[in-house]
Amino acid sequence: MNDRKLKLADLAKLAGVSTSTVSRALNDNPLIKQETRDKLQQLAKKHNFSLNTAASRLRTQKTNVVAVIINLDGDTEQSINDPFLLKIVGEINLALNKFGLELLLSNSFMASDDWANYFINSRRADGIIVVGQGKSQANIEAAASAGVPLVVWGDPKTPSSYPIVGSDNYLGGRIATEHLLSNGAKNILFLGDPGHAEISERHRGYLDAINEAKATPHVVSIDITSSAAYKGINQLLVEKGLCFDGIMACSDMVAFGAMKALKERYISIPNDVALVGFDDIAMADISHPSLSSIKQNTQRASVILVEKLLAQLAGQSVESQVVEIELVNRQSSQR
Amino acid sequence: MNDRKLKLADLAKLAGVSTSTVSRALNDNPLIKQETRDKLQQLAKKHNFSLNTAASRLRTQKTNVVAVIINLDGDTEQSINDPFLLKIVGEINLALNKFGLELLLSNSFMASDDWANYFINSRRADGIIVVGQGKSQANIEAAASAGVPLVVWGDPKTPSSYPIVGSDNYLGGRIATEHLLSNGAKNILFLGDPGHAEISERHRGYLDAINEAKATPHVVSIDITSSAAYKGINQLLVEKGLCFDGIMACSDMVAFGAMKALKERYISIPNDVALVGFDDIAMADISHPSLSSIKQNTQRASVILVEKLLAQLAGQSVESQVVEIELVNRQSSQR
DNA sequence: AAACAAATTGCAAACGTTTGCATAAATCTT
DNA sequence: AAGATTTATGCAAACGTTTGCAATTTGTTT
Repeated sequence: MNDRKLKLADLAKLAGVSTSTVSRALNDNPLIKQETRDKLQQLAKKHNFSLNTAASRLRTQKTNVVAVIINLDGDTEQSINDPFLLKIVGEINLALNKFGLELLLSNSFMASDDWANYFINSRRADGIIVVGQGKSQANIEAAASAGVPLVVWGDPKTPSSYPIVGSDNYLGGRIATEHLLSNGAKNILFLGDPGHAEISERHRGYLDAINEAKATPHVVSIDITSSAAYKGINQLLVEKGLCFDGIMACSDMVAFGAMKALKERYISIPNDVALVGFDDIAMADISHPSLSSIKQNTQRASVILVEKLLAQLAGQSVESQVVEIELVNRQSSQR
Repeated sequence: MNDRKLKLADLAKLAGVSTSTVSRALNDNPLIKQETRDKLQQLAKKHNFSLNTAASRLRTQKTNVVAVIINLDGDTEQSINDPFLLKIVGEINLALNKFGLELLLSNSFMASDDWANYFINSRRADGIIVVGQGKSQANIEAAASAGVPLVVWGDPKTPSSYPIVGSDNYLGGRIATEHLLSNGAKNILFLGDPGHAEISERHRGYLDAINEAKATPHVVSIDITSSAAYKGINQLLVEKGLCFDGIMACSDMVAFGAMKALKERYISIPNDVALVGFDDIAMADISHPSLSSIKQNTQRASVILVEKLLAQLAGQSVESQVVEIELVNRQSSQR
């Protein structure tokens, strides 16, 4: 900060024009002669000029900022460190930047629960992207009905007054289960928490696949963390022995928890128990055995999220959308 | 958004006082009588009032926003999805919120390389937290010497004109190596990229421990990703066979890459090769065998980062600081 | 060359806060 | 009870942009 910050008026004086002209020139407004525009833009660059966004936002009533809220349930151990959630945030960041928007990061216990007020009325952001539906959609519902431009990463099939973008969880659950079945598994566990919006869809897919195969469903309901999965499988093995030969886990982290419990008891994966996860996090490819998983196209989803948010800001009404999923076939389910 | 946004003047009219009074009351300014303050604050709450931050920022020249920049090298594959980097961001977010600050997330290829201008002169943020030194400190140096309030997560021992907070990487490397030695390993590989600031310190620690034990150092220099580690170890095994019995990996993700290569060849961990990672990410506890690792105290570091940034904003000069590390002893190194 | 249209630029008023200073009301002094 | 303090409020000017409108310059038409 060599000297005091340059403002539009200073540039104007330097160039011998009015501030309006400089403002328009820097915004590439065709009202200004091309020649003057070029000259002023160069001058700005030369002096390292940059607009005061506070002033600009005040005047235009636009921020070009999007708030991203990581929406965790109060009663889960699933933490803000969950690799998948953070991966999504990373992707959304990229997508936003592509559209010239900035990302204000928040977790769900920020200031108040009143998102409309905290983010929008206060002109902190133009819109909100919520990552994760959680178990309760009350906060989201409230914000949406207050007219806040809002999109959600979650399960698109959930009926809602706001657009939800997410994977076809039902299909994911179904494909994963069918894959296990076709690899010869007969007794397949569902490992996860069917109370959770997205996971309940995966569970439905699982059930349908199981029923069609005339097999018996068996749900181990746990909090969606690796340690809960580890404990859950361990306990099951202690109490009932190896009463299953396949696991469809509701996330990769959960799958790894299960994998650990199995390995510790020298139960072979995939020979004794075939395993499929969900999310396809980086670790899935590196674990041994590598973990078959349902890959969510987070990159594409992020772009769609941003596009839908922009559409809302432009006054259009938008709908929920499913992004395709894909089974990544690795060792843990192969036999 | 039922009706038009309430502003300070509207509240004032409702209460029959001036805007100055409302402004002061909401900021808990003792100039205003306690009674009036209470009354106005209640009124504000009742009407869901919230300040226009744009106006406020323009007037006060403060934003209460901190930009967090994930500073990746251009030439590494280490991605924005690296669990450890994102973990740190999560922790920083928590720490910032604790101090009433907000977090503007950016990656290093934002708008321009001129951070001083882009973030500070434009009044987007009051200060910057840089996560990761990367190989080149040019950007950071430039911003710091422009007088930008700035703190860096990195290696605190790097000489610098700006404060760096980070783990005692030298000690970490040393402790990890000594631990491997004391578990009977004789030929210990260092797996990582010694060109990288933080990792070079870990490497120094490794070297000193090796030399003191009169053992022979052996560095496998790779990009700091799991897949590079996997390939690196694989290649080494192909070319020279099992010429080592311990690995000190520069990160957990790298350790997992190595682990996979070893497991695929039925090399036992820890019996044939003992392994220690760095970062103690969630997965370290869940892998099988579980991964011994040097745990960085990211939570404490985050708080310190924020405190130091605030101190700078208050005009104080601050210094780099080391946060303690800890060896988490798990199966991968135990024999 | 006058009258008109089109292309450029400038003027000045917002946007909604905060805050130094002046004022008004309440309390204290003597 | 009138001045001197202290306490509580209001006035009005900033903060740095953007933008409708007016004004000027330039080019075109008759």
